[in-house]
Amino acid sequence: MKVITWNVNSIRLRSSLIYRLLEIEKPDILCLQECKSITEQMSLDLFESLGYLFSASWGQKSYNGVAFISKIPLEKIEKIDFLNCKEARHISVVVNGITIHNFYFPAGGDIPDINLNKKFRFKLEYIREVEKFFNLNKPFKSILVGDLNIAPEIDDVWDHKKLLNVVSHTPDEVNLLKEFQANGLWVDIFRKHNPKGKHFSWWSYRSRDWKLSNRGRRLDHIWVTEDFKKSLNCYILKSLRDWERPSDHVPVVAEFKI
DNA sequence: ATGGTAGGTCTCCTA
Repeated sequence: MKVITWNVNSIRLRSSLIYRLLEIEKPDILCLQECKSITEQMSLDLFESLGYLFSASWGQKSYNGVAFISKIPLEKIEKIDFLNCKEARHISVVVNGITIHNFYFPAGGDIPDINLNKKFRFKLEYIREVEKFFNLNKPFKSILVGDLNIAPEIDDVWDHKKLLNVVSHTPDEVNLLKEFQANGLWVDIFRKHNPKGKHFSWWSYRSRDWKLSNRGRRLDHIWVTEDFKKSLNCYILKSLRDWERPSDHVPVVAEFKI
């Protein structure tokens, strides 16, 4: 089973890129974030000709929004409104007996101080709430994917020291994410398969030449529960950052033996 | 030390 996660940054603007990605990579299921659209305007039926007959989404106007596009029937579709924030940041399904949680974690604004920046406070509270949920509902045979908006390791950012005080790589967020990961017995399978080296899934639009400056971060993740040790490979599709009108994020792929 | 770009629209807010 091949799973891809991708923050598309507008599903409507990127529908032709999604089509190309499905054509080339042929995942069984594609997990999208930042769709920035209500469900009614997502046109998830555009991909039926490629065999993607099943979809599920939690849309929202302008902001957030998560979706699945799948060749496999989707069971037990659930959307959880963590913190009752009314923001479309989570959707989960069961495919082939495996639960897939698809998340778009809050970005957290610019200032990494909960007293000065309510968006940063919200980000930390959101992660705590997700952690609580999985403490009460112990995950098993599960995959967690999405844009977690945190680059936890030194090699997940272009310059660890320069980014220590930049939201997405601050010790507050990183420690919280690692605590959540450990509590849920989640394994970061990208790092399992690629333990060394700098690897990024996001490069800012605000760069003259994203590849030359290479100021990236690894914000997009694929985790699995420890009982589900079936991953064969996990890799980042960096070349999509050079497609026409790209998202600022590129897809992350995982292959499983099931 | 600063500003840079993109998307959706609430022509400003978010990333």
